[in-house]
Amino acid sequence: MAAPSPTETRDAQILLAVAAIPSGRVATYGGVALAAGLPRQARLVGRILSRLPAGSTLPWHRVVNAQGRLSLPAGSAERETQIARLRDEGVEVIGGRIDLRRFGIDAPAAL
DNA sequence: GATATGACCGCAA
DNA sequence: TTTGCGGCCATAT
Repeated sequence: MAAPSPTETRDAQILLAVAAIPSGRVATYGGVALAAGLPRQARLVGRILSRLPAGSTLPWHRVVNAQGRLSLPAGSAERETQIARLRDEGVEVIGGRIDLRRFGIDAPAAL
């Protein structure tokens, strides 16, 4: 087998980490990168999601920035889709913001 | 090869 | 709360 390129290994790890986010929870870019074994590589996560092909079953909508805010620009269909899907999973999105204390992947189940 | 940009992060003021 | 700075990697020009 041909040796996998470092880049392909990284994006694959990130894709797996994003797919591992449970429904009703959200993860930060840095958190996903860390879960993928790539600390400080938050930008890699953003790069993968931005280049994510349509038709992907990846729950990219569960990935938000460290401030609990949606990174997509306001007025974008993707942004509305992300909010709608998160709310459908039980995540409260207020003003484009999410309480990571409650819905963060590392947040307690009850509060 | 170098520069600029990007769905980012953390800290400091 | 916002802004600025440095750090990290890949892509486009």
